[in-house]
Amino acid sequence: MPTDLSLDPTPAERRRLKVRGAIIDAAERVFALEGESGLSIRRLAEEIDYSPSAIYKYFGSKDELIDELKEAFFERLLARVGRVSGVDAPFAVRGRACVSTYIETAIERPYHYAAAFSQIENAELAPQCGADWDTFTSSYKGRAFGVLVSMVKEGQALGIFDPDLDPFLSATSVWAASHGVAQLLTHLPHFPAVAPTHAPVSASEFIAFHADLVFRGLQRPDDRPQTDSISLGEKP
Amino acid sequence: MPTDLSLDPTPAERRRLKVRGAIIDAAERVFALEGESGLSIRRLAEEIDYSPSAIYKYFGSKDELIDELKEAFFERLLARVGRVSGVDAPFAVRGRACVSTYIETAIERPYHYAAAFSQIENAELAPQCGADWDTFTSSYKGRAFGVLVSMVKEGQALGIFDPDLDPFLSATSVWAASHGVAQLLTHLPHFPAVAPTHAPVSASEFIAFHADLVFRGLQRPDDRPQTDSISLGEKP
DNA sequence: AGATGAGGTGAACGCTGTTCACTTTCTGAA
DNA sequence: TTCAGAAAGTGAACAGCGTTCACCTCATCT
Repeated sequence: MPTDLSLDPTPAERRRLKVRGAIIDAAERVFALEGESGLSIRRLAEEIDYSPSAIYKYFGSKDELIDELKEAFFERLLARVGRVSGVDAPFAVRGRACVSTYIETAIERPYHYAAAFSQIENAELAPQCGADWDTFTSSYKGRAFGVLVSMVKEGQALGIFDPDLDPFLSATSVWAASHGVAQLLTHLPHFPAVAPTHAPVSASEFIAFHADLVFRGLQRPDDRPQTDSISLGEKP
Repeated sequence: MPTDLSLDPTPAERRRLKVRGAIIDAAERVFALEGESGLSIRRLAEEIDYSPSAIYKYFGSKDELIDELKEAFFERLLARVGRVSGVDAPFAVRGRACVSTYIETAIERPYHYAAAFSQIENAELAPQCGADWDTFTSSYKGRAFGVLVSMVKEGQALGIFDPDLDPFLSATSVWAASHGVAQLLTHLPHFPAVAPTHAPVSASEFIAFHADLVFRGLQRPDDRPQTDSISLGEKP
């Protein structure tokens, strides 16, 4: 009786879920510390006291297993950003906080975040476009993107952001800018790098600076001087 | 007589360089099309009609070989951005062009670019900071960064960019924003993604949009309405 | 001419993901 | 309760990987 949809789990199903959970847990533990290169099926099998081939009764392949880790991570990331976006605070604070939260959650689990963007796909061999949008908006990445788009639209409605900006492209731009910082923070040993004569800058200081700069780019051309906390470090 | 520094290459040295070049060429060819996963020592050996172990007479390891591919790529990237940064054009044009060129060169060879940022390093086990800056500024990444910093400073000197912004952090922010777009363009199948009701946006259109937004963030709070070409797509 | 070392090779080691025939264990129905 | 059949688990094996090592050949230098 495969994949019973009734509400009461039989003992067999509960056993299966338990083993499956043990595999996921062990994978999560190893992956968080050592990434994809440290995670091998044989090592995983040893950690949970099963044979390597047993794992293939629960996951079709190693990639399938890692996909589940990635999805769980992005679910958490989406939840955090969504919570911050709905908090009771001025728009300027919420907007910056969304960007900061995204980046901070990403660098908290660098291997998870990096793995989600590790596959290179060329757009040449792409299927039709309409279905893509549906699958995109229902994916975790797409839902996080949706939060961004509506934040941009809100900023425009409030008269803070430039109404001439396309909200989709603006949201994409903000996403790219946030992604870039997260990526550089996790992949470069001493980021952000400043000259030895410069006062050292912590990661969170830079994240705040970056979020502020992104915010500035979206604002209307007239009412900009309200930004603060932007003059970190020396002045020339 | 290892590594003779005299100017005339002996026949033996020329032979060695030829084989070495053949290895690099084959590696470049395979890597550009299939990336690190498609590039195996055994396959490389077959392509150049040598045995796998022969390659280890020329390169200490596979990583060492790939490092050379990455360095050659970043040398080209740096050269291109440097050339654009020195062109005879208004600052506003040059600034945007630098960002665009960086991104376009990156997505031209997605595997090369991605490989340069594929290693995750945590800052905890980091050596002292002074020597790091020296090695950074002499690396290709560091030199490209230097170009960015001086462009920000030039923009400030011209009164276009906000003089209160820290040039180091601003350059880092611009770098991160550019990196993010390059990464998303190469790693997501249909990027930039817009709603089906939206007019489709090409990669180069979005790159221009993004460069413009980054530029806006750096400008002085007062003289901003000079930006143009920013109203792509629908207006709400 | 003979020593020396660089260039080149095949076999092997230890690792990887994955498959497959096999056994054991559990479960649902007669 | 019995018994068929599915599910769970296993060890061996396959093909591939990066890398090493003893060994051989041949060009170069003294």
